[in-house]
Amino acid sequence: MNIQTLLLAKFKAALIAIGAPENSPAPLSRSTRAGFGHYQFNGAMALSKVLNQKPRDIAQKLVEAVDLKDEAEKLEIAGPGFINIYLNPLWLAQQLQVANADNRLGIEAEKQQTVVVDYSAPNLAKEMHVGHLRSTIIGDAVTKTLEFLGHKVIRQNHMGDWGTQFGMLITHLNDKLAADGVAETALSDLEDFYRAAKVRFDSEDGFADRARENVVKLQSGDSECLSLWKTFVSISIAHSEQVYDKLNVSLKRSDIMGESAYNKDLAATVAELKSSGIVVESQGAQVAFLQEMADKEGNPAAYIVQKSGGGYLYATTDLAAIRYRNGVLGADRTLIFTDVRQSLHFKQTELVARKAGFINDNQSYEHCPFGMMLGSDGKPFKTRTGGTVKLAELLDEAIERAEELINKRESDLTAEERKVVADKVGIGAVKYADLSKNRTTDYIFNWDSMLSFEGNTAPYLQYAYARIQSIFRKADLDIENLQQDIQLDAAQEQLLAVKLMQYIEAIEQVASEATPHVLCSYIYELASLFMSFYEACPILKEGIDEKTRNSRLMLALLTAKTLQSGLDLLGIETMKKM
RNA sequence: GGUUCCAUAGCUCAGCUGGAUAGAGCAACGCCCUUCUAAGGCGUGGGUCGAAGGUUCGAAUCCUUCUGGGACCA
Repeated sequence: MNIQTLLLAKFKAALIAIGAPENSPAPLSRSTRAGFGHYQFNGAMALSKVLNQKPRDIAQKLVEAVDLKDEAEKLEIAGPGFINIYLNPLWLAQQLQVANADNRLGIEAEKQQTVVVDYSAPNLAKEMHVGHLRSTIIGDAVTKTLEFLGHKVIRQNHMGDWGTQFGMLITHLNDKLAADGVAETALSDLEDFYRAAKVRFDSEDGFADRARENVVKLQSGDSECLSLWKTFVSISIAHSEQVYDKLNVSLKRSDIMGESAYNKDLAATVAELKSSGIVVESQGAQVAFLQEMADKEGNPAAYIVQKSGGGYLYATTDLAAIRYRNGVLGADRTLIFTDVRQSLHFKQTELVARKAGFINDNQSYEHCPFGMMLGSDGKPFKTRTGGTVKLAELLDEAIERAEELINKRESDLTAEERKVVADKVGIGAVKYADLSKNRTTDYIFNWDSMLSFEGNTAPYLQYAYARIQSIFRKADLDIENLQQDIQLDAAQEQLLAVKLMQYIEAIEQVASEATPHVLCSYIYELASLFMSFYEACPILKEGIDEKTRNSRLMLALLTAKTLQSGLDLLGIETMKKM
């Protein structure tokens, strides 16, 4: 049940009934202030000119025309013509019961779309570093949200598994193996391996030439080079999988569709662009000139799909990927999570792909950019010595820091239990700190604030969940099968109830805009409202009659389920005790 | 040079399809534990929404210009 959608439909009908034109704007939103009801309709003012009536008169007519006798307790006209909608607690209670009895929390599936989500995409030549964190966890949260809403989601991990650097890497690997090395051992630290290969490439006689030869051989399908490359890639993927596992991210090996997967399509892609005249030869290269993105003098932007030497570029691979995703996979939407610096590239890519008919008018191509992770000094996040921070090491540090904090607390948990809690709290903290910020801008990474149990953090939310579980343990009842009508008497109960019903509004926005921070805000507000409710409305204390107690337990149960569901969509684990 | 993004409380951030007195958290300062996990709650103070114009009944939100910062393309 989406209350906002329901109210909007009712108001649209009322607009027609009072003679407003079809498709009049119908701004209906959650109220901005407690005194303004739960929802407000603000369309009366704008209609004033169209209908040539006073806004308050229009509001009055709308209030009389709108059919909300079950849903609303009160409609009031305020200020210049705002209509404040106060929901009926009895109706709200019924909706909560429906949600509580449903294993999807009353969330209806959306009309199913096929959505391709391209995220994470590490470069296999090196280890994953902090730069991959945002794409990986934001993409995963959006992916899970889309799946929860009933969409067919196809994950595409567009790994960087191709390019000239692999010539250098497989040459170095070849020599290691020839010297009786074991591939797994040689590649136990990709960073070291890369550095060693680079040193040889730069300074060892003949190495660079061999590396270049091997690139050519690899590209022409030489079996020995291919075998070395496969070994390298496979071990590198295993490194990534360890990080995914630690991060609690849903990507699997079968989701990998690396750059190399499109090799065989590149020539055909360029040929098609040439034959349709979108791409022309210029100084030996194959170029699309984009008049749509011309500068002030009218010079079109140049978008190169094949270099003068015949080499291909990211652009070519991305276009081939579009052909595959939109043609073969049948994507209605494609979401691509990369950093904001690639915005221009994707804008141009979409333009070319649409001209070429690789994307049709019913298909969307959505670049979902994100900003950089910065240190406390506002500069790009680096190690003390200025190097890139390995993602695996960052996550280990998070767990260590969480463990330290947990060990400082009084607790009846065993040492092993505390380790498990530290793992979930540490990883959750890092993910939540990132997910809770607006995707598109840079954000400042800070250990202390993300690991705090106060404020809008993962630990606070995990604690809120654990606290509710503690109530259930103490209640010692079969909570899941408790049969009790919910009654919403106290103001805190009503506020919590309305918030619980708005879960769907939050996740629908996450799905449509690819912005998980909306869900974070929602969960935090929900947890805060629960805490207020819990302070004001005793559950298990003496003197609470059974009906009230059970009703409040039901509210707590739906809160716990909603918290868990929301955190699960964000890829953050909950625990019964902490 | 061209394009584009950003600027909101001391700090970190929401809010931006135009709506009522711009919201949270942290930090500061109070208050609440013999009472369901105080890892909590309640409250106080804190703002020329970078600047100036414009559109509008109404602008943090839309438009223009400017200032400062970042990024991308050349």
